[in-house]
Amino acid sequence: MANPYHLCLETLSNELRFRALELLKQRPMSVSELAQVLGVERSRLSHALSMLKLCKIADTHRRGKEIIYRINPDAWPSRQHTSESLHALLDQHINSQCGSCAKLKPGVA
Amino acid sequence: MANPYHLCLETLSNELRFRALELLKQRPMSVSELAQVLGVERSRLSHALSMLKLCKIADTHRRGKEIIYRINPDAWPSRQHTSESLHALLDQHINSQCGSCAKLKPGVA
DNA sequence: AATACATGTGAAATGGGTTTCACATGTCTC
DNA sequence: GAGACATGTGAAACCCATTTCACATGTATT
Repeated sequence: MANPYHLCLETLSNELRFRALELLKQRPMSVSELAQVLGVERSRLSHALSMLKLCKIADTHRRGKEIIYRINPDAWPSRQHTSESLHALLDQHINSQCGSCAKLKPGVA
Repeated sequence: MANPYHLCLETLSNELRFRALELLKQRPMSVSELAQVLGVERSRLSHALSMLKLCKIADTHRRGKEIIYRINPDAWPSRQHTSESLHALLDQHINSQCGSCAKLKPGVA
């Protein structure tokens, strides 16, 4: 971990973690619910979520037996900061620059 | 490559590519110059730069025997878009959220 | 308190990205 | 055009993140 950006960027560069983040942008969800929607094993998801939490991108609280994950409301990818969010930034770059990039398959996400 | 963000994020999540980008933010540089400043092998750097180019984050042009890399002026991390750049966004998040994160060693970058 | 349910954790196994190495390509000078 | 210089490329070797698996932890129910 050689620079402070590395952890955040590495966290977001993973497909599963990114997809989980996309879901959490819509609403808070339990691990079981996330696992079901994403179609992945609980343990695998657990590891993924722990990195989102480590980066302070996600938050948790307990509700009975379940643990609810949500986007940290103070984190930049949240809906409250849409105009300057990471997603908006990436969208802008990709739409303007990467339309014909062979490695990017549009429509999948 | 399962979503359009993946390539950009993965590119930036790599230490060497990120450091090269940091240098290019200051001014355009040849591969040799970058290799010297970064203290890495040419071939290794070449692979790193090719990804920055693939993502349209960097640009190249030839000057005699050398090839000059620069930040694509239309890409979001450029100085022209500082106020909404990726770096600004990461800075904001890290400074406000990750001050005490053990995995982040501040001061290294 | 025993059982079932929900999630976390550690380490081994796996998989994929990074680095290295040898060589290819392109440019300039003599 | 031959040699030197600057960079790109492909594949093998290497390295590290991800996945898997077995088990630990914590909560609710009866």
